[in-house]
Amino acid sequence: MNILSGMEQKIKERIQQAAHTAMGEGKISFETLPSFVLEKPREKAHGDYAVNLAMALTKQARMNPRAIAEALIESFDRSGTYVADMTIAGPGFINMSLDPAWHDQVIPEILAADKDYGRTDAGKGKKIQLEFVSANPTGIPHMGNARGAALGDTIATLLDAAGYAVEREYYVNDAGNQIEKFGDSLQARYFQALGQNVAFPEDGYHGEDITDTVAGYIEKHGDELLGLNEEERKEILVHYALNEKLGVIRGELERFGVKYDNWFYESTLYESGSVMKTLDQLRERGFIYEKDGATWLAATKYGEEKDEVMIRQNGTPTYFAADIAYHLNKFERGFETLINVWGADHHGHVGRMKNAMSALGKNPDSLEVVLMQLVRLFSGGEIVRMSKRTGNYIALGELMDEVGVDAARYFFVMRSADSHLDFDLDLAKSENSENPVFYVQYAHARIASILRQQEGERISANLGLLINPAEIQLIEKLAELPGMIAHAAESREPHRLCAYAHELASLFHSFYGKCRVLNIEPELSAARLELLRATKITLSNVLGMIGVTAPERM
RNA sequence: GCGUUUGUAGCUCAGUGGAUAGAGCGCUAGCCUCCGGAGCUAGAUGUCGCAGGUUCGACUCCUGUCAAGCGCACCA
Repeated sequence: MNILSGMEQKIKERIQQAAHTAMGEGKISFETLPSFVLEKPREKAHGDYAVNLAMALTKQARMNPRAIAEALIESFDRSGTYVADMTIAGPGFINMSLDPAWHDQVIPEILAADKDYGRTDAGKGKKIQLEFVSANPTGIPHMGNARGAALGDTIATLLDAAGYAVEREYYVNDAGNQIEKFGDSLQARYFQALGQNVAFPEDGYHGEDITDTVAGYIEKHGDELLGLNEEERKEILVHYALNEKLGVIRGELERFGVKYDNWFYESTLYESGSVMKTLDQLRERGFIYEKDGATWLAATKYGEEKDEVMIRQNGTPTYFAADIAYHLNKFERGFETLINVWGADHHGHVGRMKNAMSALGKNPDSLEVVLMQLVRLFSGGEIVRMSKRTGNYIALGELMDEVGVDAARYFFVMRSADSHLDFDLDLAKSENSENPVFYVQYAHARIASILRQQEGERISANLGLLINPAEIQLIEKLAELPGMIAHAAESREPHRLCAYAHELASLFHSFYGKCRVLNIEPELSAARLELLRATKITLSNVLGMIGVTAPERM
């Protein structure tokens, strides 16, 4: 257990104890202890912690909150808590100040844990699956996919650090309608490339990448497909193109720092009969009926506004049918929690899918969807539309070429998923101090530089010498990491990592301006060097979780 | 029309029901004989969209309303 988290937990327990003790002594009365918070007050003058239990108890105890606070303080057992002083403030806060002796434990804890500092076992090894990006393999990843990749990967990293057993999965939509269209498009480009004047399907994939793919195929295999029938020709072209596209997608995502544990192919759901089996399960539960030659899901039976088609008149299952089977399959693989990262344009799908899981007897709360708002691209002050159909979009690869992986990942993770993101390409292209990632990386490089210059052997340090306010603020921020990670993981809010990294870097830069490290009294220098080592480890760990490098030099 | 996300400083955005609402950029004024100035210090800037409600206490929760984004297919 981390020093800070352990201390906070103990104080909360003692507060609860104090309430029960005070009731036992007849000082206050209540039926059930209301929930309360132990928080760090914004104002340093209010101490290290504030507890609001006295105010939360006013109704049940029918007493002035300050009188309740007094009773709680009297009954509070301070032994082993580092609590040095307790005062009543404002409407009834109990403010606590701590014995600074706890600071001495922070740096040794970090140095001992090193790359593992920040990790906790809060998740108790629970199996969680994160599915993200899952871009159609008919194109290459765009900006929306990039945001999903950065967010999904960082949430997975957070959950891993918080002690969950995480699996990253990519759902490959290699079946269904869009693959048909894909085949039609490829075939048209194939004919065109070989000089035949054929019309291109209106709802086909107009992207130039399709033309390139076909050109590549012809280079290798010539015009040998002309003699085949349409079905065989399209199947060969689709197979070739999907392989190529998935290779590109996988490569670009890996370059972006994202590696998947599993690539799940939609087509396997059809081959294994899962789609039909899932429909059978729904039918047994009375949610399936036939109408107009199609098979319907009676979603209105469980409160939806309308029923959904599962199998079309032409006999092919809908995407929704396959997706229900896919999610059921995830549960069958033993995951207790499923998290999907979806673009806001799919938000209508969230309730439908949860209700469908519910209809199949699964707990809908075990399926979570992190909805991210769409990315709007700006260039020269104008919106750049991204559309696979017009082929006019900025690809992930292009983004990485222009702004670099570090800046791109930090930029996407920095903002909460539900903020509507305007991505200014001109701003992102300019590599200057406007980009906050440099600020954090600079702090790391600066520490590395000092540690490089440090001469002589590392002597054991007296950490009690670190009493400058700048040093104390830095130490206290360092101590927050494990709790921050656990909280960010629980709330699926990776942007907290960026906020923390920036705060930590800021405290370091401030410390640097106030406290010299080298060429001062050896004992103090040794203590500050330990502080720098701990800060460097912490910065490096946080940046690593975001997917950003922690450079030794810049 | 129904659903959903957003609305906080000039701009981009943080903000566990708590005390005097924050950061970056930009702006103003300082700081390099000294460990990396991609930095530091200080300052100015607010009807937390609007109106009600809940409560000891609301930027935060609820209702309504206005504005913007995104959905509401036998597309995925």
